[in-house]
Amino acid sequence: MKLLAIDGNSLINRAFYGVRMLTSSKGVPTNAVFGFFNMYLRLIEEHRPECVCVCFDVKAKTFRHIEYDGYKAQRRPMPEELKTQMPIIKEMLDYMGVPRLEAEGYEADDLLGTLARLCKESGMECIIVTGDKDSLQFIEQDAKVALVTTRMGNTSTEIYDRELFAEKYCGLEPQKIIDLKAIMGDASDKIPGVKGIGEKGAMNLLCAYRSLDGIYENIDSKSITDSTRKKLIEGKESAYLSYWLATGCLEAPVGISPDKLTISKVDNDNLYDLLNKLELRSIIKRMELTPTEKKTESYSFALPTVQRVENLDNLHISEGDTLLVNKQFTAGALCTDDKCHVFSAASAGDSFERFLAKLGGYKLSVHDCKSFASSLLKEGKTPPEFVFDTALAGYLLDPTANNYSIAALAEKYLDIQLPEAVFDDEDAFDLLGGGDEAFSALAFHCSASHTLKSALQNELKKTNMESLLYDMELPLSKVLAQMENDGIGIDKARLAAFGQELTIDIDRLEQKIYDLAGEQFNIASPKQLSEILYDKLGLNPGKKTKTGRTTNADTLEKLKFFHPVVEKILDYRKLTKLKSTYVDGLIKTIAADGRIYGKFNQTVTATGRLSSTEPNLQNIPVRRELGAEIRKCFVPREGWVFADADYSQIELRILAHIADDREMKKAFSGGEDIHTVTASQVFKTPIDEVTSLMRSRAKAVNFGIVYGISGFSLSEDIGVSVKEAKGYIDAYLEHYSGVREYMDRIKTQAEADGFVSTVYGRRRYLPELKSSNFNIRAFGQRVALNAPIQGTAADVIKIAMIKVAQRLEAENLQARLILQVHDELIVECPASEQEQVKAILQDEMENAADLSVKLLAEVAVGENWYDAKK
DNA sequence: GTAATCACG
DNA sequence: ACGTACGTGATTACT
Repeated sequence: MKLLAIDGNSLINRAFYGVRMLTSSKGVPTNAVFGFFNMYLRLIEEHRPECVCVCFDVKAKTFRHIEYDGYKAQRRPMPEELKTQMPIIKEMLDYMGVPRLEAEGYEADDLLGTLARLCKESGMECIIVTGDKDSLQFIEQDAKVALVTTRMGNTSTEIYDRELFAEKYCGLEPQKIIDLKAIMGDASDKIPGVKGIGEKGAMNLLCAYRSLDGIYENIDSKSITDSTRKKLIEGKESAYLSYWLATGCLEAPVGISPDKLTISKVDNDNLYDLLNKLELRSIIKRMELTPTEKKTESYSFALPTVQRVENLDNLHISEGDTLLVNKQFTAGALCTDDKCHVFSAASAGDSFERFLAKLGGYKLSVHDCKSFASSLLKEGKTPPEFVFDTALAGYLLDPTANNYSIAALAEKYLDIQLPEAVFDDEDAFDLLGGGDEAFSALAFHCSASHTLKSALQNELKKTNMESLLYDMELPLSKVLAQMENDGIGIDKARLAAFGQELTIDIDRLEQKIYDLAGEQFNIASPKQLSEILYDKLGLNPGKKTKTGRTTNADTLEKLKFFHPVVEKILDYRKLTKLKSTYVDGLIKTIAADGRIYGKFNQTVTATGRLSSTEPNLQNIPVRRELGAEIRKCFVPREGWVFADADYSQIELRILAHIADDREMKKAFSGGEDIHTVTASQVFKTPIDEVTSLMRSRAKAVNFGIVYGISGFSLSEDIGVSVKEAKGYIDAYLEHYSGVREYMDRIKTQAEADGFVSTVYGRRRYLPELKSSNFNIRAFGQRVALNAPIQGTAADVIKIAMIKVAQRLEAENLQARLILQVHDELIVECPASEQEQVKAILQDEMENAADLSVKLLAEVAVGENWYDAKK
């Protein structure tokens, strides 16, 4: 018989600090739960014990509570996020049938010692699992101790028996761990020890004199230094007190014999519900739990009668119905409040096209209207009008969630579980076959989307975000679908030729680097590169990454004067980046017709911006000379041109508006260069004496302010001392006092509300502000500052996009909006339309928002993307 | 799958 | 004393 006795408090602590912060979507912290149970399950698999027991501390009301001189008995209070997880873990253990023990006035350690003794007496094997070295003393009771250590987020265990203990502790007996603690103390356990002597010193003494008594008996020995002797004499009382404190109890009232600590049956339903609520799906999977019955019922609750549409002529559609179509366009579901019609082209012996045609003219609700509209446009069909979109609504309600699938939203807002969306899977979707799992999934999901519409509408109303959905995101979807469908032209031959040039330069650089380094290695491997630079060539990076020494561009830039290879490496990096990401990468995405059809994602960013994928068209190089070559490869159709319009300083203008800063607004209304004005103020210099260095530093301050700057980061960025950087910030805030007030105000408000908003009411929730972790809290504050600014800019350009698209259509132009890069819009149009298009872009962008600061758009036209950005 | 790096606003 | 600027996505190396 084997007992696994686990120190609950110790392991949970390790899990909490070792696992990055996790919360459920409702904000319940779960990292300790996650970490603890992963550890627990691994231990069980590894040791396969017949008996298990998890022990917990229970604070005494008075027992063992003592005060003594010279030592403040303070243990850091348990962080709130950990406190809330303790009862959850205990509840889970109960559902898992795992015995747990606690006794008032006893620590887990005492219970472990007692269990070890009982095991010894009844001839059972005992393995103690803990992160606390204190428990090593119980090896004396023939227990083995699995000591858990966390290093770099990875936990490992080492099993101590008498042999290993002797090896690690110079042949001492296990109980001498108490003597060790008595001298070195233990801050986390309120054990004072001898002041001034740590682990190293204590070990030296014990190795020489074998015990606490032994040390004091030999206190006059020559091999003890005077200073150590002094510390020992002064700390004698404290040492013996500590000895008593560190002595684990072997007589705690456990009230059960160890062989009775067997695991009972898992309560699947309760455990599933709890884990499901916490969104710890990996544990559900690992424990092979099955969804509870109740859940199956709860989604049938949302499911109205399903009717198969055998004859399309009998399908009656009304406004506000919810539509859901599979990816392959072979089946669709249409839900009203009480019915769900399901149509399958194959089984109805009809065409899916006729089904879609019937939808035309009706205002429908869908989930992810952009992808639906995009697919239709691709087939040359006109999408119906959509009046609601559950994905967009879900995004507005919580832009930091990472999943807006119908299933995820239904879970969050309706508290119902849906099976996986199998209807988009080609194999699973076989409506003609007997089992129509995909068929019913389609109906369930459509019905859930329909129910979600009411729930989300309600939430949007409560949060004042209805207009954002109806007047911004929904109309924008249509524009984005059109942009995705039009794509952008690219000069493949020119791009490929540029790639060839790059290859030549890269090969040359590679050889040069090998020559200079004296050996061949993989330059793209940060690991190998740091060995070459920092070990072989003796350079010093100064900074580290989590796993090694950094080789990033900033660091190499500083090192390039010390060795000629560094500059070559920087060049090599620039060229390989261009080649792999922008030449080879882009070429891979060119469609048969020579155009690139990227995606614009509307539900990704936390601030309301768009994102671009497959390929990312929002990070095409422009800043460097060589990078510009890439932009020159983006070209309009024959006889057409690009019209490119760029907002000038939109974020700073928005900051001036939101902060209502008199000075900043004045600078903008005077049409002055904001960075020069700022430089003039920060450096107390007349405008016409501002140097380019001053301007570039002021520019960094302006950017930094928008991001929630710190003196340290600014100093890193512009290469001045932290003190100097702080001086700049102070001077800045002194002059732009409205900005200072805004920074204070927004933080207070964010803390009170739990969220911040853009000018248009788009929200971002900030649970980070409640964190007990300083860094996370500080991050929350920077976000509180930045999100309204970045988010408002995102809102403004979204409005501009809708208006531009409308104008182009209303004025019967062939021109099409084809790209958006956060503060920039690119339109492709026949050369003959360019003047009209320029006027429209400028007009609609500058008048998209009515702020207290004028918005400025700079428009230019060109034969390729590079030339169109003057 | 994660980390490091670097491209953009 | 803390640890150090906001928002993205693609590629490569490596576990």
